[in-house]
Amino acid sequence: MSFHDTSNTGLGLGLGLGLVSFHDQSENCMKSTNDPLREIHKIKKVENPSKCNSTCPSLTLGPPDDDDDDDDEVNNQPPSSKTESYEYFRPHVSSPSAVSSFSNYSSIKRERDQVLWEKEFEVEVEKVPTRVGDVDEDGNPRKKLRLTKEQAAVLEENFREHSTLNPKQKQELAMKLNLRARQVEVWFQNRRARTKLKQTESDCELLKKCCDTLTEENKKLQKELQELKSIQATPMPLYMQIPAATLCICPSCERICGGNNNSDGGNNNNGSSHTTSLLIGSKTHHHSFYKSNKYPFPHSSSAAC
DNA sequence: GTCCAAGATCCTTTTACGTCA
DNA sequence: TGTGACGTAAAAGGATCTTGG
Repeated sequence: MSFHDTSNTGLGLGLGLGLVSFHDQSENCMKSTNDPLREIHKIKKVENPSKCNSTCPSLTLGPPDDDDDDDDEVNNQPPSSKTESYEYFRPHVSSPSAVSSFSNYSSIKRERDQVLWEKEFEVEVEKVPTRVGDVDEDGNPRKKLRLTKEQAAVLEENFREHSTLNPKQKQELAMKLNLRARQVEVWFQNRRARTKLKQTESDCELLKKCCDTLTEENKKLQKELQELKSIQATPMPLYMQIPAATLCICPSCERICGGNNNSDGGNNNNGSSHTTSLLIGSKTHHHSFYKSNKYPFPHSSSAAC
């Protein structure tokens, strides 16, 4: 239902009903059993690092990354050595100072994953940040990065195609942008949240407009009702209650009388038709009174002046 | 077939950093 | 130069679903 439809009903029925459809469809989809994400999930299960072979380490677990995401120059450099490749894929390890700076950094689960990863790959993990971009002048780790315009543009482009990613797409995108899969995932999450927020805001605006329109219309109807009530309550001369088109002036008495009305089937006191009762020159005449369902005046069907 | 734990992703909320007026 | 508002990356926490034992 469009806004127009809603605003023109005068009753406002359906307000909000149609608006429901404005909400993010993908979101609704996600909740359904036949959710495409479930398909995605299946794929993910296949690619689950903890379940698959050793060439597939976890990409999504690990502490916040300070190694490869906050320096754009470095960030856009693909891993060049085996060590860097491991570094690129491994769960994250930062300096102790970095650890202390993140309140939730010591997630048990992620630490465990980190340990498992180290064991599995027998990699000597570095305990200090490896790049200048990881720390500020005071040696404090930086917590977040700013994505480059190019990265944001590519992510945006992908988001337009599909608001969710399967693991393969995520991985490819991460590789392409030289980001971690986790970063891509987070970006998509935030992007979905932004989309939903905007949608909610626009829905809210729409509802406001609908509400204003209906309020205005309600006022008009109330006013009209009030007028009709006052008309009905005020007694007025008979001729004022009779539509002008049905009125005529009696040629003999020169008084206004109602027009002819045959709704009574032509029955009157003398049995003659009202159509001839107002003929000029007629000595005796009958005034025809307007009778209708709308104005049921309690007069007899004919009367002498 | 049912139950349960593990794992993955989602969403919402919160936190904290970067940018800009 | 300092500051507050705003945008946004990142994480926490809870919910839901699938899978394997």
